[in-house]
Amino acid sequence: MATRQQVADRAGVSVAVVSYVLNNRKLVKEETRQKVLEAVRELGYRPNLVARSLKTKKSNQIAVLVRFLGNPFEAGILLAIESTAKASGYFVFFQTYEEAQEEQLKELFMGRVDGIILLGQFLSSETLDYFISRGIPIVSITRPYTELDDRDMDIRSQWIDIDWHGAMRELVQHLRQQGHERIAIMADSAGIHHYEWRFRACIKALNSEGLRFEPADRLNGGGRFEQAYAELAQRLSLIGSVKKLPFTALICANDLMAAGSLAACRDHGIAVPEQLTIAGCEDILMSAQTNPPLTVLRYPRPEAAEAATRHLLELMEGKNSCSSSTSLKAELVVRGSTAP
Amino acid sequence: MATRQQVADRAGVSVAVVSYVLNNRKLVKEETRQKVLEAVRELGYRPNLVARSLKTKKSNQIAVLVRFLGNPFEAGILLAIESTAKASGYFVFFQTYEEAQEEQLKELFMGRVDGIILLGQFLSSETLDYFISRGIPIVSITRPYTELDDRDMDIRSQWIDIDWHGAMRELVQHLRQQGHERIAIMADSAGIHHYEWRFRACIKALNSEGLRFEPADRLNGGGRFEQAYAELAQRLSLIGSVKKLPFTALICANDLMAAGSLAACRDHGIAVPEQLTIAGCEDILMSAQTNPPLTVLRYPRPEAAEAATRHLLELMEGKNSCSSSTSLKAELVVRGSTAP
DNA sequence: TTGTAGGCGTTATCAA
DNA sequence: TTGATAACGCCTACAA
Repeated sequence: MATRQQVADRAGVSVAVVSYVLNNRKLVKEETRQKVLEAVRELGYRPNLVARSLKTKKSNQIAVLVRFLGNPFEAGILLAIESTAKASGYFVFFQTYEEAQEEQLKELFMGRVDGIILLGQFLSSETLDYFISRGIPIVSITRPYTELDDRDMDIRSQWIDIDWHGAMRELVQHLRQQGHERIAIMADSAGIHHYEWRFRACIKALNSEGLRFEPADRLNGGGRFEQAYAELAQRLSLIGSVKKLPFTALICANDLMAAGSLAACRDHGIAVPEQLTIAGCEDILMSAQTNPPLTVLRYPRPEAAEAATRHLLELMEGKNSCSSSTSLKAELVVRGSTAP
Repeated sequence: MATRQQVADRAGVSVAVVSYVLNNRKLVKEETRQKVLEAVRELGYRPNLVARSLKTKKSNQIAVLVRFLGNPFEAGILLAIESTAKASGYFVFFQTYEEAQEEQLKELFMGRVDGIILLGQFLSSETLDYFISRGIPIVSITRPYTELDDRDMDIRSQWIDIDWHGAMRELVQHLRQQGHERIAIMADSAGIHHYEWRFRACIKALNSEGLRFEPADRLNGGGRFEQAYAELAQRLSLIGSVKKLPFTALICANDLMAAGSLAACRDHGIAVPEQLTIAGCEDILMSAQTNPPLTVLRYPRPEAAEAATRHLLELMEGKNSCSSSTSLKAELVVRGSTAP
């Protein structure tokens, strides 16, 4: 593997000159420049990025932390992150991450990462501080949820998310128009999760629209298709042959759970939307293809991903963009699962 | 950011000793060891991985090249790759990649990557040589397709894929049992793509089963939902009110295309499976949720991903595993789109 | 316009 | 058991 020294020798110049040429400094005589370029070509030389990183203290890599890549929602976002980052010469480095591995994270990222994007993830404020104080900014897609020090966290973490309250209001209004008065919500009740914001926004929206939320109407779908299926199936088998749920509509904090609920209804002979109306919150590709297709709030994924990445890049370049966190607007997409 | 030198100073030893402690060599006196560990803790020291890489010439990073991450098929595989790699202390570094960027690739991977996994991708044999000769092994998930020097490529590239002929035969047998005699195939005819293997295997299977394939029955769905929709929609609008396609069954080289075809049928009033029977080739989550649900060949994704990653790790560790390429078995999953 | 040399944080060899 | 010290490949003052 050719090194800079070899290129220099071959071109009959010093390593510095090779560097100058490769970094496009104009102070090199054209003739010398050509000699160097030729030597580079002949040797098939390429700079060693690791050595460069060591010197410049820039890795040109950004890490993306995802919990579960199997969710198409996240895959789509990843794509947009990557293309935005690549356009600025950065590499994306993704990692599925489970909570409580923050120490490991610090170890693994040491010197290797210039910035971090959280994708539906949560880091302790201590860890956030750790990275930020080392000049490694962090931006989150979806607002991280924490029960305790909301305000404290929000100072540190910069996030991009939907204006869930506005979006949920629109959805609830739509459901009311269809005559629904009692609406259930399915989220992920296991631990801290950003779906909690969607859940809360939904309750707030119900209240804004003059509806009450019954705590018993909170379902736990664990964010997954299978769990959602199991949860609703269980409720359905409880009510037995009566086929009458206490609620007539169900809002799911993500589309996979909505699809799982749909499947449970199908298998238990519950007609959607006639007997139960179901809506999701992301609009993944699958959601338009279920039977019936799902009404959803469409999460503007490319926009969110691009905004987050740009924001991160700015922070990495030391620009103190004043805007800390951003809310985007979701679009209500009405399909057969709520409107016959 | 603490360095090894600082730790050494604080502990009153030399950097070498710090290294010994950190790398768990037992030749250090226990007392000294404790001093060092304390200094490490106090300073919050963590080794700089970039510096380590420079010295050891190992990055502990593997790159995964994907074309389109939006396909759930690939997302699932990525997940399995990542967890297998992580278990061996490797980082996964994924990159969406379009052909004809091989030079850029070499640049970007220089010194930074120990191994490469191709996910439905294709690299020229020149590029393969480039990496392999530099000790960077390459393994492909899905067998790369090339029109010309099959044999030549196969020597260099190691791949994991389905035994498509066997799988297609099973599928065709199933379709015959349903009474189908004329079967169309949808693949991606734009350029070189691994779907071509599925396509060819399918034709071979048709022949094995005594059926003929009409060249006119090759559809081009471009590998995507939308394109598949458009392609079939066009055929359907051509036949107009007759509602009679020359073929009665359609095998799609991937599930997204099958789902797109399904959607086209729905929007054009074609009943599936009565008027047209449709099958896919991967079994992504969505495929069980369409209406009707799709019959598919299930690609054993976790197995394939794990096998590929393990193979790569072995190659990286210099083990010349004799097995070059592997074929896995796909399972036929019969659902409503072929069996009423 | 080009060359020299120090340093980035590790690892590892060789003495002490 | 420990300590110097030379790489690893690149960048960049500073000197020539």
